[in-house]
Amino acid sequence: MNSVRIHECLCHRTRLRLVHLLLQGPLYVCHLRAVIGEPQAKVSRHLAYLRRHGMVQAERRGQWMLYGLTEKRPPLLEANLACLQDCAGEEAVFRRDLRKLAGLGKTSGPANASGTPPAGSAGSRRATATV
Amino acid sequence: MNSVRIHECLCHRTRLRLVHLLLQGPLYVCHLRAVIGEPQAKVSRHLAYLRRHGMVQAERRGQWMLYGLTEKRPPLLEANLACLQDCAGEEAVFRRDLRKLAGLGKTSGPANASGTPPAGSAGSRRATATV
DNA sequence: GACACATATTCGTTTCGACGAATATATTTG
DNA sequence: CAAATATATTCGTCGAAACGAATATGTGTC
Repeated sequence: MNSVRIHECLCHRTRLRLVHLLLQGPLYVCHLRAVIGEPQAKVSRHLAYLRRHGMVQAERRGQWMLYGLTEKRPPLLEANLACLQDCAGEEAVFRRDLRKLAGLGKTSGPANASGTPPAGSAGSRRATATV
Repeated sequence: MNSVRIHECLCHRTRLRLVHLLLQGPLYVCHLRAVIGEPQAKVSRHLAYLRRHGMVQAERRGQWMLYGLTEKRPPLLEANLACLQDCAGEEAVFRRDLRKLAGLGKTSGPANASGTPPAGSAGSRRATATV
């Protein structure tokens, strides 16, 4: 995970939004998708890209996939994520995304019944991350 | 100059090295080239890319071109540059580049006579520019 | 003007990422 | 097992970036 790699992950709008959302903690794909609002294949492909590049890790939870930032973050990555976190307020997309994310939990949810993933940000689980 | 743009500038090894060097202050292309050690056309093209993307600005100084980071840096850019500055020590390339840059001034210099650009990092400067 | 130097640009090619559409895989439920 | 849901992957195409090689442009010197 070197600097070039990190910037490669962040040099695309969709990926940048995904990483920014994951700064809030691990999230299910369906939630990411709901916030990002892009076609399923697109979101999935970018998540795959981020995983290949070691930026995120994934874990299956029953029917759903839970994505979170890599747990092994060298100082380099940590610094860049902190920078993103700092800067996010400056751009409208990020603010919008956070609002949408907050407004989830209640309104969203796929065909529910028993069919809704645990909660907003993956139930308990290492809470709001270390960042 | 939004986040994506910034990361696009930094997602290539050569460009990242160039920007990192320019954090030290404005530099002549011949010096950048000497440090980077890549073919002339390659360095020139990446500088052009950075200029198109608003990351650097250029100014002719007689026979030479002086490149420096944009003087208009929104907070977003400033933050990312600070991050790069912080992180640079972590990677060998950057340390090497800085050492090479320091070792210039004396040893380097194109065919001299009257033919050497002002000094290591463009003389005193920091305001000499009209740009 | 002729030459030398510094730098930029063009050309043709190659590689790579992005995309929509379609399809495949895994999981849960009945 | 069949159907439904969530997500991943493949396919074909397209555009953009990267590159080396060659060439063009601008500047100083004689």
